[in-house]
Amino acid sequence: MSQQRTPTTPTRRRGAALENAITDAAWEVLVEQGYNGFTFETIAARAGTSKPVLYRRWPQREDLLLATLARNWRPLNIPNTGGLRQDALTLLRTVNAERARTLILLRIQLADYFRETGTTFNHLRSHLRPADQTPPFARLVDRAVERGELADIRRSERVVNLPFDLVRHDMLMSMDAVPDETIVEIVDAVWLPLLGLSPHSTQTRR
Amino acid sequence: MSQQRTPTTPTRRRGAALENAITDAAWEVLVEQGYNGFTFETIAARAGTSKPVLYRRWPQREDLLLATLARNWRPLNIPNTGGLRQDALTLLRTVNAERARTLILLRIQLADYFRETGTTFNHLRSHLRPADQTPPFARLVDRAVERGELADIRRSERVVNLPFDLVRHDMLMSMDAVPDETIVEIVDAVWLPLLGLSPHSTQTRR
DNA sequence: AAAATAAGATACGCGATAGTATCTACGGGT
DNA sequence: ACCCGTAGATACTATCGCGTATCTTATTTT
Repeated sequence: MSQQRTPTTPTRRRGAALENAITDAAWEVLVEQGYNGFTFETIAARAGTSKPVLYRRWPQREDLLLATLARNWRPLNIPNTGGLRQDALTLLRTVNAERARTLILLRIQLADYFRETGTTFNHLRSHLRPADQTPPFARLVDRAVERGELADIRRSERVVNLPFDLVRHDMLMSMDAVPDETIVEIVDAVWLPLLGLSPHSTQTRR
Repeated sequence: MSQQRTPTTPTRRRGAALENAITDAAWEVLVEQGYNGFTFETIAARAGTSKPVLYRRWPQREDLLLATLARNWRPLNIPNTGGLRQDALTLLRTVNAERARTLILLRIQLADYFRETGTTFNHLRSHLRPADQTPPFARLVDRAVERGELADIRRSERVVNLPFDLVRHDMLMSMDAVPDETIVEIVDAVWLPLLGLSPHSTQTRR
C-alpha cells in the first residue's frame, strides 16, 4: 500500500473493511478468470494487499472461495405483479440480469473445483444457504391458483419449472444473457400453453 | 518404452499407431481431468511416450486438443422407428448414453479454453464438422409430418427442439446421465402435449 | 550392411504459484 | 508516549508444467 499519505487518510485497512475488499477482489477474479485463475497471488494483487494477509484468514484456497461465494450469494426476488404471465416474465428477466446470471454460470466456472473435491453445485448451494424452500416458479403457480387464474390441480415439477430450466439452459449454452424475445417466447409459446393458458388470458399486455 | 523385447515384437510405435495412441490418451486425460489437466506432461506419460514426440506433431496445446476432439467427434444417429414418440425416446437415450453425453458435457470441460481463445463451442463444432444440416428433432418432426402423424404446420424451433434442450439442461446440471424416467416424462408430459399429441396416439406402448 | 529417420529418455532454464519466513511500520488500545 | 497486533512488502523454497536441447537406439530406407 504505497499510498500518498495525509494526516487523516488511513493507509491500512483492517477488520471487515479489509476482508470485504479481499472478497470483492476475489469475486471479480473468479468471475473474470474462473476457478483456475482464482489464485492467492492474483487476488492479493487485485485487492492491493499481500499473500500473508490472505493466508492469515483463509489458510486454504477453498476457505477463501467459500467466503467469497457466501458474500455474493443472493436470494432471488419473487415478483408479485397480480398476473401469472407478468410474474413469469419479471422473474426470468431478474434471472437474466447480471447478478443472478453470474451465479447461475458459476456452475461452469467451478467445474474444476467440483471435480477436485468430489462435491457438487447443489451441495455447495445448501452449504451457503439453507435449502430454498419453494422453487420460484412453484411460488408463482401457487399464487395464480390462489387468484383463481389457474385450476387447483396437481402439476409436475417439470412443467412448473420449465421456464427457468429453459432460460438456464440457454444461458449455459451461450455463457451469456438470453435475448428478451427468447424469454417472451418461452413463456408465451411453451409454458402458458402447457398450463392450459393463452398469453393474453393471464393479464393485459405488458 | 523399456519393454521386454522379443525378435518379432516391435518396441516402438510409428505413424498412425503412435498418433492414435497419443490422441486416445489425450482424450482420456481431457475427460477425466478437464482442460486444465490437459497438459503435454500428463498426456505423454499416459501415452507411454515423451514430450518431444508430442511437440513434433502438435507444436501447440491447441493443435493436440483439436486433433483429439476431431478423432472423437461422432455424428448423432437419427432413429427411424416408424413412430414419433419412439423416435424421440430412442434419440434421447442415445444422447444420454456415455459417448454422446461426454461430448455434450465437453462444453463445460472446455470453458477455460473458450475463455482463453475467445471462441465458442459452436465455433469449435463447425470447425470439426461441417454445420449439421437439420437439427435431430426437426428431422423427427419432419418424418412424423410425412407419415401423417403430425399436421403440416409451422412450429417454432423452441418447441421442436425442446426435448433435447431439457435433457441437455439436466445433464449440464448434474454433469451425469439423466434418469430414463426423466426422458419419458419430458417426451410424454411436455413435448407431445405441446405438439398436440398424447403419448399413446403416436405408437403402441414401448 | 550402412545410412537415415525419429521414438523414447532425460536434462535444463524459465515462469507461475503455493506456502512460509522475516522485516518494517501503521494504527488502535492503554 | 508506549506497547502490541497485524497490514503490507519482500524474499525464499518447492513444485509443476512449458518448451527445448541432446543423446541413445529401434526401425525403416537405401
